Amino acid sequence: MERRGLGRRLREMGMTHFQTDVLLALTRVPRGSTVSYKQLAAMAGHPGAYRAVGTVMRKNPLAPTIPCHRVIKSDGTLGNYSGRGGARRKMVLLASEGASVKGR
DNA sequence: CAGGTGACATGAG
DNA sequence: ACTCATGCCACCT
Repeated sequence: MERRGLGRRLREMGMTHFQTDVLLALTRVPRGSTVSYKQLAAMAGHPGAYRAVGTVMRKNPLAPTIPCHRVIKSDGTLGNYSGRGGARRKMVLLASEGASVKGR
């Protein structure tokens, strides 16, 4: 997928630079892997903005292009998820990718 | 400009 | 191990 155009498209959607940065970093996450909000924030170049990362995800559940379900908490738990089924769906998706999830 | 909110993180009790 | 309280950053009203 053209991640380059994706970023520009997100900007066109009305997303700020921060939003685009985080979402782009998320697309860089390989399938079957999971990253914590803190990790993603650092990857996006905004270490410490893990709080804002969550805010971004919550506002962008309408982007099937972005694997938002791969973002979990630092404790290894799922955390929350906006979308059909909520955290339930998130757990199933991660299990489908072969990612180990705590809690069950 | 100020206040409130939230898919979090960390520490203390 | 669990719950409560505080800190953090970006966004919205």
